[in-house]
Amino acid sequence: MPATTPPPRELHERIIDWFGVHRRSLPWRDDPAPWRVMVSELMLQQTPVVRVLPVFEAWMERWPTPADLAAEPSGEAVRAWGRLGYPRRALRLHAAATAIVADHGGEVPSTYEELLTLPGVGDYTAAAIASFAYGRRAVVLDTNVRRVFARVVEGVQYPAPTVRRAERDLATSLLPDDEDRAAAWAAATMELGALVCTARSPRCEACPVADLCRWRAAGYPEHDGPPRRGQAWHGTDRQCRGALMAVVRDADGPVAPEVVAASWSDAAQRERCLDSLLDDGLLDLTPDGRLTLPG
DNA sequence: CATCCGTGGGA
DNA sequence: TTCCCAAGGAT
Repeated sequence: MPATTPPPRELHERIIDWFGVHRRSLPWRDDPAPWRVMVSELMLQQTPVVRVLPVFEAWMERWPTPADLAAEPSGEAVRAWGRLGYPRRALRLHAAATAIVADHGGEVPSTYEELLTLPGVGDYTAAAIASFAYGRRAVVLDTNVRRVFARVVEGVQYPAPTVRRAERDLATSLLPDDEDRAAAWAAATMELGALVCTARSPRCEACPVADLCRWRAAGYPEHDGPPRRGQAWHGTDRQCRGALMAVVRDADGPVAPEVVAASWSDAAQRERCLDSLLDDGLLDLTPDGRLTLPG
């Protein structure tokens, strides 16, 4: 029953050892070639592993290198993205591949700073690629790691809505000095959050640091403060855009406006979303006014 | 810094 | 059924 922050060495040891035994076999983990890691990370942004698996395999089969992807129209990436959601990620991955070919000799860059310049690659993804693909020492702070730290170290049920300075400093202070160990730590803490220290009904009986966990020691206090706001869905532009995209994505060729219109009844919202999709580059207009994925 | 951006499955 | 949320990023 620790009264204060658990000793980092003990955390490192136990969580990394646990990872050695319980780590999942994942295609981007078993063969962590940089491009594979990068593709997986973009796909995994806000999308569960099980849904990513089949799309990832097909993607890598078709586009084994950034150059392979960059050589095709962005619309092909959007179609191959399927129903993973947030299709702008497909556009960003295509743009990133193009940038990798143009500016990095076709090789996924290895440093956090270079990775951060790529479209679709933010703080988390840059750190993840540097760490998982290149074994670099990087602060990998995703939703899983944040939850683990919130509970074990801070003693609260959930992390704050956004990463603040103090939280980043904590994560930095916890990162092992040794490069290899830092990379193992990043993967291990993520996996612990994904498999054991889950958002709902955590499996504390299977946790290697349960006896060091401040949240557990405190008796699992419920989250207090403002309620955690979920995202609305029904009737939103997001739902509308998704419906419109599905029609074009699942069609063989260009789709007539009337066909697209049938998928969303609210005309004003439909037009607004159509405009935004064209503006985003997720859709294109043919000369005769039909809708296609971008060429 | 808050909001927007898809989708589907489990509790 | 409804609600929650899953390896975030861009603006």
